[in-house]
Amino acid sequence: MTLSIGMLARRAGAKVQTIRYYEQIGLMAEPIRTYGGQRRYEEDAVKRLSFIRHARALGFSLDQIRNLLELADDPKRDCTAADSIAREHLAAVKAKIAALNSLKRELIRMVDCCDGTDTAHCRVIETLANHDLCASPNHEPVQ
Amino acid sequence: MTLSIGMLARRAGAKVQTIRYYEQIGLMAEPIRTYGGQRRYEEDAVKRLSFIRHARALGFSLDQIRNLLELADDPKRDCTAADSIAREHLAAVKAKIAALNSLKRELIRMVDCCDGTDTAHCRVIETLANHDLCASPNHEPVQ
DNA sequence: CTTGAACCTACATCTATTGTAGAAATAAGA
DNA sequence: TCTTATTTCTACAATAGATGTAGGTTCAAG
Repeated sequence: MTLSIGMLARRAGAKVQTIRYYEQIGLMAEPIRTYGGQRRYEEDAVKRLSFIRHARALGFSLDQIRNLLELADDPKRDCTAADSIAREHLAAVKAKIAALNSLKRELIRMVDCCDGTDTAHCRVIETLANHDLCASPNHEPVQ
Repeated sequence: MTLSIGMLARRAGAKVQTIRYYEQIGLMAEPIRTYGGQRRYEEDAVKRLSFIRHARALGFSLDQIRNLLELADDPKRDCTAADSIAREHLAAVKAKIAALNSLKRELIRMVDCCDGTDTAHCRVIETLANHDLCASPNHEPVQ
């Protein structure tokens, strides 16, 4: 039994358009079509799409996922390569957590000092207007 | 003394194109022009742009910044409004940290089990292929 | 055979920039 | 004043990772 794109979407937790998008960028193979031109998928497409969605949920980029899929497709899997992609991503995640934590501290500082009575001096706005806090130029915005 | 767009960029830590973009979307006012058509900025543009860049560095969206700027421009500042924007953002940051922390745990689990000798069973790939880990459909990818 | 849901393509939209091409303006030095 | 290097100008395209839309077709059930 084959699956329509909508059924595949439900099975793997993705939007229909997202599947077509993945096909377009070459992450999912072009499936067979009905005489009317509709896509029909085999069971293994569910696995592949689930893999992609899960990796996305873990924050891997589509490029990283493309690499992981190549490794997964390879019969003589190179575990160390997949491992290093995951490690690299782990390091990025750790760095992002650290950045967000210092961000959190600064936000708490902004928010804590404002008791709502002193409307003339708004801590939030003053903090953002304060040049010292972003003294170094060309800092990257933390997403 | 007025500033060229390049000097403003250097003073506030932004790219020239970014300034033109901010003007285009109405975050920065249109400055006066020379007879030749080049932009010339007053000193206060440095402050405003620094405010924006700093807020961006703290992860505020341009829409949030637009709101903060309106509040900052208002002579009778409503501190509580700015405060609630910052609090809202703080909550989002906290949520993102929590999501990244569980992500980190899962990545560590993936990576720790692979000692590099057992190449037949790649933990990383198997974890991603495992359906159970993302059982609920329509989960949002954590950015 | 009809009807409504799902599907098709192609294009636009979103965020927040960054990069490009090709032309014009400006500032500094000779 | 002339030249030249740097900067600036506009307009458009690209990035990631999808999502939304319009207008039309196909499919499956009754």
